[in-house]
Amino acid sequence: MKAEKISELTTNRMSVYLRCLNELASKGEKTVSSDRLAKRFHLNSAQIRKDLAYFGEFGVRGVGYYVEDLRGQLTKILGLEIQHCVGIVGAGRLGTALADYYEFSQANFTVAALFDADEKKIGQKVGDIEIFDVKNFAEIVKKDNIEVAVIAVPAEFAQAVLERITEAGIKAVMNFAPIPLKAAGDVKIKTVDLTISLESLSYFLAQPTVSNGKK
Amino acid sequence: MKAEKISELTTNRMSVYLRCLNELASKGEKTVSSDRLAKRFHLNSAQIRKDLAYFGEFGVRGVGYYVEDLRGQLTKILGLEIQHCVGIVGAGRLGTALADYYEFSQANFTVAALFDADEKKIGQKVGDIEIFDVKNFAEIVKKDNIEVAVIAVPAEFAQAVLERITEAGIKAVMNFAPIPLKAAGDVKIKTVDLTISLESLSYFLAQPTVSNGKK
DNA sequence: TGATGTGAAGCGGTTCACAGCC
DNA sequence: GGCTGTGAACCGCTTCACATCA
Repeated sequence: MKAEKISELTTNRMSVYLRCLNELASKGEKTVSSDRLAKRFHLNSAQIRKDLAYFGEFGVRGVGYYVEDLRGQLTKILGLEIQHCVGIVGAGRLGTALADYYEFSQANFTVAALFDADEKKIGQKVGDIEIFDVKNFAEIVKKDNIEVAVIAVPAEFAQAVLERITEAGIKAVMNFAPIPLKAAGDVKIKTVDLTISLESLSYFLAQPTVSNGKK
Repeated sequence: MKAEKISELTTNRMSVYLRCLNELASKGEKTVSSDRLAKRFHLNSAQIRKDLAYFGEFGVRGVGYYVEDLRGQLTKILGLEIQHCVGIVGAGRLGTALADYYEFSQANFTVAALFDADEKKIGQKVGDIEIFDVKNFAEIVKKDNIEVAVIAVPAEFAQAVLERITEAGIKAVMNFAPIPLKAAGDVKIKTVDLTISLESLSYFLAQPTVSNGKK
């Protein structure tokens, strides 16, 4: 256990480990070694140990890790024992799709509200979730205790939306607009850029040698 | 220009550069130096030059890069001068949202077909796009010349879907299911794992010191 | 002069290998 | 004996700094 800076790559993997443990737990496994975990889920055992060691000494030498125990630890580290409320800005196809996206609830996130600027959409519902005027964003954030905002608006509006979100005191943002956003230092933004992923696939297809992915 | 292995990080940035150039072109800029490009879009100028140099000598010393010229080069490198057909497997909320996702057309991708296993959905349409029985995947891939598959099914079906896709000869896959998939070496998979992104935000929120993002 | 293209240095993350403990 | 936790080696990407050229 060190008081070092923990890289985002590590925390991303923590999330993966938790998923693996959930699967093992559902199969009734009591303990697991970093080696078995690595073999089973195509990970590297040294990396698993190193990642976990950033947060504490969870293992038992000669035995491995207790599945339920480690599961609890990871859940706590990732802050997943607490329910988080989410507000989605942009009630287009993507925003509404995310509104009842299964994975949100999996990860203890609840979508509390949708926001849009389009008069026609305001007041409508997607499932149980109402669409509000984005002008009232700050107000509803306070009322519903929203901690996470999702930006699902076209690229040209994304920066303005981010500023509104920031003013409302939101510190965690998931951005689907394909542009880099400028944010205050204490605001965490995760951008999911589908355009980059697509163009990366396109590049791959354009390569003459689509032969050897190897090992 | 070197015959080296080009990393995915580089190709991802190529996609970003193209976007920047599109913006400059739309503003009527004729030339741009790596330095101005970097300043404007918060990039590193040395990295821009190095990335571009993997693919050729596109710049002019003392001048910079010709915007239109470089735009053309990047478009060609990324294979974006050719239209690509996409098939989306899973006609749930996410799949249908992606079906008319604006960014697809932006990047020269056309969604040719949706696929699902649910009898009730088969035969229906989302916009212009028909939903087919996933059993007929291979057939329709051939007919419509589909090159890219999107996996938008629940995690437990994703691996099976991938195998079906692979058998049909698809080499480029975008996966939204939150599990690591095992693929043949010559198949390129881009996984967009929203659960990891969410849990990473959750971790951030759980940190006691949400103070100093710095620099 | 001004900006590219690139070898070299720097840095962060991954993997190795083993001492230490159950 | 088996497996963790971790210093050290390794590796690849980023950044620097400058020779090179229009």
